[in-house]
Amino acid sequence: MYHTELCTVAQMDIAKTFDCGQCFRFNRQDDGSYLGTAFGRTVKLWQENERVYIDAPECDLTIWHSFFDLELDYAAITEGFYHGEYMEKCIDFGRGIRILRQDKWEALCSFIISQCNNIPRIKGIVEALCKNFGEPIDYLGQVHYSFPTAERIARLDESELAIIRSGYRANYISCAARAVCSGEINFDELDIMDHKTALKAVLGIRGVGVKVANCFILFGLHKMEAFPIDVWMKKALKENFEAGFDHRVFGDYAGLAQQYIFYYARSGDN
DNA sequence: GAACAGGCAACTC
DNA sequence: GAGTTGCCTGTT
Repeated sequence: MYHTELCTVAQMDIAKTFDCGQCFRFNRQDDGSYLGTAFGRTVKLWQENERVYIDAPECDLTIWHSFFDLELDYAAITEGFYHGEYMEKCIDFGRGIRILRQDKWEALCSFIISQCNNIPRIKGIVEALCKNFGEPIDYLGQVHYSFPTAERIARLDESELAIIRSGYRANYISCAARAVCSGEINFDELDIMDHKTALKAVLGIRGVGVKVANCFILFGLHKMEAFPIDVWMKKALKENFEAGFDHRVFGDYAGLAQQYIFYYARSGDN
């Protein structure tokens, strides 16, 4: 076990970051730590003495710094948000959340799966996908699985996805994998596009609408102005902002404001 | 058993 | 372009 210091708890709250609905492969353990897999690596994170530690070698820290977006000063960004009383509450409640820089294919595929599903089921389907088509990873004598590559999924016959019980989404997963492999969707190109252009490109994938596209753009492409609106967000915006409110007032980091609002709305503490 | 779920595509007007 | 409907599956 490594005991590598990653950041301070002021920079990142691991529980909020993993449980705010942006990722599906990190799970809380009985001791309060989180165990999960990303980029083909299974890791454990925990908080201790105001610090966040990760069971990963020093040489992997670059990967995790990027994954947890630790170079960005969230406190400074938050200052730029519109500070009504409600927004203050959301920011205060969500302080410590970090918008992850997830693997792009994993994010795209996961949010396609998320449509019309709740978190436990999304997690179940994603795990089944990894178990059946990912590569095994040994972690402390336990077997975990990497997220399968788009190539692996694209090669499958769509009927082979039935085992993950994703229902009508199987066709969408298959189509997305093939779009990525054929070059019809090129992540490097999406990276350098502005939000609007990237959105238009991603909407060309069958099974990807505005909501899923914005989740992918925010959590996969890390374009922070993306502002996904699902049923929870719709309700929160309607109840707490004037009619005709335009989220663009949150500026270039609107996606972070969205995550604070979403997390607060989901908490039921309002 | 019926209704519904963190959404989308296809079809209607 | 706004509104409706079916969709796999699992849960209530």
